[in-house]
Amino acid sequence: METQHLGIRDQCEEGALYEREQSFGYQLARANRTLVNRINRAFVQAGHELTIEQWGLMKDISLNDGLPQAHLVDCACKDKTSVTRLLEGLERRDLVRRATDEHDRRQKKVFLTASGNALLDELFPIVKAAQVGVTSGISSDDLATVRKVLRQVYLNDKQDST
Amino acid sequence: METQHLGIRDQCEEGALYEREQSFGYQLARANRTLVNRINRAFVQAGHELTIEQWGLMKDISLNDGLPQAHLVDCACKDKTSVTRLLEGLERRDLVRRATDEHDRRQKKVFLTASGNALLDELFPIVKAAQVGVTSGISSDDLATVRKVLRQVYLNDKQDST
DNA sequence: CCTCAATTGTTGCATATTCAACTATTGCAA
DNA sequence: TTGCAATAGTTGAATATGCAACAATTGAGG
Repeated sequence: METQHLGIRDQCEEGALYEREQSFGYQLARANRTLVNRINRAFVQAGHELTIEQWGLMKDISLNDGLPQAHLVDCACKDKTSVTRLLEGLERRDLVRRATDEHDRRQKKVFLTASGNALLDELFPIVKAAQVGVTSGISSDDLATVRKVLRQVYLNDKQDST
Repeated sequence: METQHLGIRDQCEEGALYEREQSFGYQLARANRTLVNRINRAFVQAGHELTIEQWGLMKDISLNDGLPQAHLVDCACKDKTSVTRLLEGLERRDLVRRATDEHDRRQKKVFLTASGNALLDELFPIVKAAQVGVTSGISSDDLATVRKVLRQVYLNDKQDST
């Protein structure tokens, strides 16, 4: 009787899950969630309320200080709406500052504040540690292959939509 | 003057983006979003309002018809809250049916309806085509490596949280 | 029996994401 | 110059996701 439910679970893990394990999209989504959740929990653990998405956007900004928002959209590869709202949250906490471009008043230039810069640096080791943690035991060659392939996935799609 | 802005964009794409391109997490998130968006747009294009997340959950159900929700949580690797809400949406559209287990009234067994099954099959080619599309030009060996590595990412994290 | 811890699923709250539609601004072309 | 298409960014609506807290149910000891 109790083996009935165990049976179902076994079927799930050894049988049914097997097919899903072969799916590229399934693996991609699961690994991404795994890393995102791990980092976000580590941020909370460290006493910070930032998310990895916010941290990533701050990283993009730091690499292009004063960039108009539209260029940030390109860097982050997100919808402009997502960028707008991430920036709202960052600005509300004084991690980011925006200023209308006087030469083109449609544009807003985006800067990191001093505390934004400090927080970016402070949290970097956490981000790094999470990535190292989830990739432990994986060879550099394999990791390089993954980066190459995932980049190609993006490029393939970009080309198709042209 | 106008080269000023071009300069910034170039710096973004050739300089600043370069560092992000090296990041495992950045590639993972971008490739995942790429595929998710591509499939969801293809669903709309085909005149269906399903999302890939809903389709994926239906796939899990089809491989384990009658499974209690908790086992579905294991298969889908999502928070139980996410599963609850995806199921609400699917049930509202009569793609999925739930029934309280009479032997354990805490559990709800989940089934695909006939129309759920039909839709699952109908959309499969779209899902497949999207995955094939974004992986064009990538060798089977490399794809196998990616699946292996992404699976290991999940397993590494799972082990750490034990 | 009765209590209490564990399990299953839901609800409230917050963030992230996208699309469609909108406003404001710019620049070109008639 | 005027008018209109293109561009930059925001807002409203919808879905997806996770955490904390909760209700209902079960099962094991006392």
